[in-house]
Amino acid sequence: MSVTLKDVAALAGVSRSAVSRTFTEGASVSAKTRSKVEKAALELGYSPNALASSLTTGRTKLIGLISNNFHNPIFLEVFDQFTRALQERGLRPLIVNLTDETEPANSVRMLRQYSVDAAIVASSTLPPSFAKAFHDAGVPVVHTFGRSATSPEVHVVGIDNVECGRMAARELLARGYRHVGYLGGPKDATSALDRHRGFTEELCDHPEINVTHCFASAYSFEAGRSEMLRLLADSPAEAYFCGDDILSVGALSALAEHGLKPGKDIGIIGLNDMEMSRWQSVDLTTIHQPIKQIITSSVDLVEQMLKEPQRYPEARIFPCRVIERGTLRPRL
Amino acid sequence: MSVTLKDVAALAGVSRSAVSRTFTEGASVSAKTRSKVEKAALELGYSPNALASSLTTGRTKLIGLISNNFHNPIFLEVFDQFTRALQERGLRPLIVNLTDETEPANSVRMLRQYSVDAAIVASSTLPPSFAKAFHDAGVPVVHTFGRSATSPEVHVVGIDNVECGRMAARELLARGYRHVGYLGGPKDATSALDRHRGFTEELCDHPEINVTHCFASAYSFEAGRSEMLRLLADSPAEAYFCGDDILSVGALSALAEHGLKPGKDIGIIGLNDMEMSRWQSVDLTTIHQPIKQIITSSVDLVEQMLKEPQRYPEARIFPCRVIERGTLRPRL
DNA sequence: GCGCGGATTGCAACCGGTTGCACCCCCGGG
DNA sequence: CCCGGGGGTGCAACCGGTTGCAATCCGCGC
Repeated sequence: MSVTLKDVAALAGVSRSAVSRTFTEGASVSAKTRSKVEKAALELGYSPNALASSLTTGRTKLIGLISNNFHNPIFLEVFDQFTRALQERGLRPLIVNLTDETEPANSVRMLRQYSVDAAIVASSTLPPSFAKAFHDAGVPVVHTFGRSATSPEVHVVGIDNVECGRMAARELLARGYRHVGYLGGPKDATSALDRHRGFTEELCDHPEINVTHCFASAYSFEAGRSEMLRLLADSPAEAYFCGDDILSVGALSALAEHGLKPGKDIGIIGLNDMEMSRWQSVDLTTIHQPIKQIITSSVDLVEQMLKEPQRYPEARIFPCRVIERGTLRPRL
Repeated sequence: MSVTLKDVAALAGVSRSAVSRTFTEGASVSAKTRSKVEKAALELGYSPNALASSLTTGRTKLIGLISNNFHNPIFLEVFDQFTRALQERGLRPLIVNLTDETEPANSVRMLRQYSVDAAIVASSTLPPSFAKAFHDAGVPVVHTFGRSATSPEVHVVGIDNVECGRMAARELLARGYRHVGYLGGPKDATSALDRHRGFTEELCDHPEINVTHCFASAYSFEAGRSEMLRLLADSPAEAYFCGDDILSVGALSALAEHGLKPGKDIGIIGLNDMEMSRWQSVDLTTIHQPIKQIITSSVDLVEQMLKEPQRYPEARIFPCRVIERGTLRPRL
């Protein structure tokens, strides 16, 4: 069926080693041999079997990409960036869709069976222990969008969610809101908890401010919308920090259904700055998370780990900033 | 480093073959041997190397998933469905992000290097020749969302785009629009061309109707928006068939910016029925494409091809239907 | 013309499994 | 008690490459 090393060797009249060497970077082959081999390879349409070579080299260039955010539009951007960044470096993403799972055991086993060189956990909801399971199984791992503070054993690339919560709180204060609310993601999502913590901590110093909070059932449009509908039914706050842009968009829909104008009747500030937030019909004031930098950095880190698997774990935290659009009233 | 067959064999006191057999379905092993092996395997945390075994079995369970639609929100749904459907069947998606490429050569080579068992081309814009390149290279392939009529050599699963164009035209006629337009995807996308063809063919029989058409630069929000802005600047039609929901959403934004009410001032009908189209703030009348069925069917087909690689090619076409929402005026 | 050393090359073992085949063991029937 | 046969087992070859090592080649200086 497929053409192998041996076929090329036979046609070129050299040993199998010679063929192997012409296809491996930096091996010692004379120009003459190389050209004979290349000619034969071209003629037969040969290209080396990456899996077979992985057996001896121990490197597959396969990178496990594990996520559970398949319902948040931001993931489309994340996904595009990851696949491109990996491809550019000659690495191949092997996807794991975690949607209904939170136990790492299956993914770990599966990715080990495929001998991935490393794994990337791309999720803001999974706990540090999830990524650690890969580490413990000997799979180099980066947790992108992970919780930073408490993960000394695993590389984390992302943002400081607590600080983002603070930032949102300061922003609402600066605009003179007196009754503010947090509309977060699911209660078991680390990002939802951390953002909540920052938000409430910052407001502790302001006893005059009335603070409420609630958690949506998921990072999704419907969850944001239905949660906001619930809030609107019973004396809502003046402004909300939504833990994610997709929740914000859901909340905005709820406002519209009640005939309320965002920014005027009720303030909304999101987090992520996904593409859709820029759309004129959405025009969401939000905290920008530098997705592209985070992903590039994550893939860089993965690449480094390939050379140095035992690399000392680090947290790479990127600053966020508020993007002013139309869903908060002006600063005082 | 990692534990191998040999280690387990040694601990269990049996031959390597025995271990291999206890891990392969339907091999002949006595209960006693099996239990000894399982105990040893558990103790060592052994799990077989899928890549090594692929060398002799010729099966990797790796499926190449190739796409270029990373900027259309519908792809999030597509992607979720594909990865889940594959996982459920024990297959592993190896992603190729084609974004800036239209030549199959690189993807084919790469996927062959990784010995994928099959490839899925998930794109409504790539020509049949793209998928055929995989077929010609001996890689079983399914073109999902591909052009149906002209691809006798490759499996295609999707919809009849020409018929969808017709359907859109009939829908606009039924609502009494006299001046209608087609706002399609990129001119080189097969789906844009086919939908255009159906749309104009259907209207040929109605010389009293004024028909215009244009093609956006991409299937994206911005492309739809800017194209509609251009149209609005110069005597627009009464209603448009947008070749994709994301174009529709962009077009809707343009309408809003001009203070025009969709369904009242200008009609819009899309295609796809993506989740966002259901949002109250979008409320897009559109042609529903049965994404889930298409994907399930595609993966079924892939699975069949694993058993029967030379299977005679077929086109699986799923019917679409109009979903009435708020962006067209009522039927007469 | 000869010797030397670095560059090339082929051999053979190995990576982690799978599998055809021969052999062994055990049981039941004659 | 002997024989036949089927299931279970291990040996060894093989899947498609890689790589350490020893042998060979070649050009150059003396």
